[in-house]
Amino acid sequence: MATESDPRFHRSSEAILAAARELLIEQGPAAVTHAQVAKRAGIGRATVYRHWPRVDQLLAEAMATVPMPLFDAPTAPIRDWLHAELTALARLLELHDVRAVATTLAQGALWDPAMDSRRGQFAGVLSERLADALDSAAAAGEVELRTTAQSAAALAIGPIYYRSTIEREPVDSDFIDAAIDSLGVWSAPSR
Amino acid sequence: MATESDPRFHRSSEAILAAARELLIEQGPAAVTHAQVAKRAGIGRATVYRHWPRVDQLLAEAMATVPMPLFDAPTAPIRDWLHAELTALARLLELHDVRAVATTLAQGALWDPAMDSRRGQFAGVLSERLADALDSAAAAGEVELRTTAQSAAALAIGPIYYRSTIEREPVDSDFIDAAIDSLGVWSAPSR
DNA sequence: TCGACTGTGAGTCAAGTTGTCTCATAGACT
DNA sequence: AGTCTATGAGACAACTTGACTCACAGTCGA
Repeated sequence: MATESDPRFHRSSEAILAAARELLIEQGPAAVTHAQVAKRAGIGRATVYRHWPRVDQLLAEAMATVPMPLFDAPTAPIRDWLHAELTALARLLELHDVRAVATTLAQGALWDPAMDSRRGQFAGVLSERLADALDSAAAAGEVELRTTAQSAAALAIGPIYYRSTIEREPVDSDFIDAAIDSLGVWSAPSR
Repeated sequence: MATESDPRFHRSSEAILAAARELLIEQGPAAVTHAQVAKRAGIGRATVYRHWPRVDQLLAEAMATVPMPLFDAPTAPIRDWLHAELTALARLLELHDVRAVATTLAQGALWDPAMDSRRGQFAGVLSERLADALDSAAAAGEVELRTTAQSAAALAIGPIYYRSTIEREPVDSDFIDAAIDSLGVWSAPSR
């Protein structure tokens, strides 16, 4: 009866998503086709069509399965926490698969509404968490922000993202410090 | 005799590049195929194969034809010039086609060496010009940079790029000021 | 103006891909 | 044990891809 609750259905979905993710990471989004996903997942081609009739929707959903543990649960002092989280972000962006997801999202969002929705979700979570942390830091008197917390979030993440995806240069500690200093005036000593 | 100097050859090349650029901008890189380019350019399919046997090379070359007038010829005071140039960059990134080129470059570079080479070229020009301008500003005592000029370039461009491609939020003047302030201590008053 | 050269468009072709449909099977609930 | 239903295998037409051929016309030297 219940189509969605059938274990077989669930198993197939998982296998398809896993295969799509692997193909995306290893060979890029162009490699994510119904045929290749089916082959990699070891299931019938028709089954992939049954689950996701369109590849772009599958691709968008496959990317959504990548976990996003960043900027969660801030701790005081915010400056130290921020440095640690931005370092973690930089390390993540050094990984090929994370870069693949981020850039595919940014690009696909321009033409595919499903992809754009994922992008918005992704960016929203990052901005919101970071902005909340900065707001609480400002409330506690730890920092005097030069702009809104939303803008500050982009000032912190932007340089690291640009370094990783466009310049492809390593992100070191000084670079992260400079990004943090750009947000406003911190009350504690800079180091 | 001379194949390359034949006006017919040149005309076809231009038509192909123009069609490829249009398709990329309007429908994304997936739409840039030999068949569609030929149709849009109003030429034979075989001709496209003769000029560019592989689509990815055509795509990479098509993107290289987009002009890059940014950060050229800095003028004193550098801060004002920088504000104007970053504003121009932000306006450019609001255009769909520029975003298309930038994100396609960032993404394609992960799997396609030809694309990666274009990315490096693109990023290199931006960084170099900006770094030179900042160095001369530092030499003139207009600014005391917090990091290397290369890093400062990423600190200036990164937030704007991130805002436009990932967050998709408007870039206002305050945002640009904050980005400029992040580079170091400016001797002239902030506004 | 003529003639040789060569890039081009149209067309053909085999090989592969795409999306859809059918059917027997086996796994899942009652 | 019996009923349902997601699945794999396969067949299928429509389309795409890359390679090739050939008549033609734009280009350039004489």
